[in-house]
Amino acid sequence: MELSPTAKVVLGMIALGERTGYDIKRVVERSTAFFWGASFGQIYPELARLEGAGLISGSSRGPRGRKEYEITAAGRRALRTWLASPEPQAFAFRSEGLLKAFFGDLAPIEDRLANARRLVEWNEHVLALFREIEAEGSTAEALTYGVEFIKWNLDWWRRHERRLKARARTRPRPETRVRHRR
Amino acid sequence: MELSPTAKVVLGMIALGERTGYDIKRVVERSTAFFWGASFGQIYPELARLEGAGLISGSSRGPRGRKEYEITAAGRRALRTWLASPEPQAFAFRSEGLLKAFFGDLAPIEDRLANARRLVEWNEHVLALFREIEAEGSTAEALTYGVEFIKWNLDWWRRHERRLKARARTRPRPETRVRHRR
DNA sequence: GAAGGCATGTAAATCGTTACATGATTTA
DNA sequence: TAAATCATGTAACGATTTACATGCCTTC
Repeated sequence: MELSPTAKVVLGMIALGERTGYDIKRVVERSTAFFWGASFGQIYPELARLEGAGLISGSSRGPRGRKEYEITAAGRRALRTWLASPEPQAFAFRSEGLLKAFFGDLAPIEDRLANARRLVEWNEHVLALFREIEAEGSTAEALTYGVEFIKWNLDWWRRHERRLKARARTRPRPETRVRHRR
Repeated sequence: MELSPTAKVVLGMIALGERTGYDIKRVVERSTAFFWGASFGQIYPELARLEGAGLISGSSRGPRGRKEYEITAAGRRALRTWLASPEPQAFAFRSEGLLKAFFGDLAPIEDRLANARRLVEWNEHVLALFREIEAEGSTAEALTYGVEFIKWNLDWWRRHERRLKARARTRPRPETRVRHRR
């Protein structure tokens, strides 16, 4: 019973006691979203699939048409199997800011500095959001990971900004035209 | 002229002097892959699109059927526009290991420890790969980012492993059964 | 002349976001 | 009673991976 990426969060959240798609979305947004997101467009079809596969069971509709589910014994088994699985654990990292920095020599220094500045600000906002979630009492290790990562990332971009400024002072207007290889 | 995600690397690599899809793939694998990948299935159609849009121009076929491109003036403009763009810079982070750690209480401690161990080993391998690329003489800042990130990540997972071991000593067999909320 | 690396390309399948449509219930 | 929030769902599009098909060129 191979779980799809979205099934992993959805089934896990149901196992933790969440009952509806809407609940799952709300909790995901405040917990796993940073490293494992899920949109409504994925959650609702996934709940239907999981029910069809017998991993969760949906009781009748509650108030406001809420469709409440709970995990089944088979669902619990599938979840444990995944949690114990030795298969390589998916990892993906994508950063447009880094890509721009990589092609840095193709752009004037002012543009590079502006980008670095924006990255620093974005990291500050995310850190503030994480602090807020922390303040609500969450002690999840995953949150600690998020906070530590953002602190490190913020620091890297600040140092990057400083390096660019130093370079701007030495060579105020670097060449932006790339020479062709012959 | 909105550039697709793949167009950003492809056009950038052509601007840096790479000539064919095959070359781009090889260079990407040793430079941006960690934060911005591209597969053949994306690169070749993207080259065709970029040529159709006039951002690159393909000369005739070289040896072994090589199809060589170079950037046009319009392509250079499009690239600079993107590099200077203030739009939010895409960022994505996905870690199945963290998701498993988040649902940790649903699994026996041995499974959690095994996962942490695997993560530590994976990070050690990636770090070794980065060191190898560094040894080849690359000084790209993006590589420094990769090395520093992996060092930090490796350290986090080692600390996580230690925390799990400490917990295993105190409570050798924690409950794995989740209580339902009523 | 066989093997292996160079090189381009397509097709299928999956994954994920976004926008939209719809309606119930609570609150100002 | 209007607005906000709760709640489910679908459709369209775009991004991405993987597997496959094909042929050239060099080296052993």
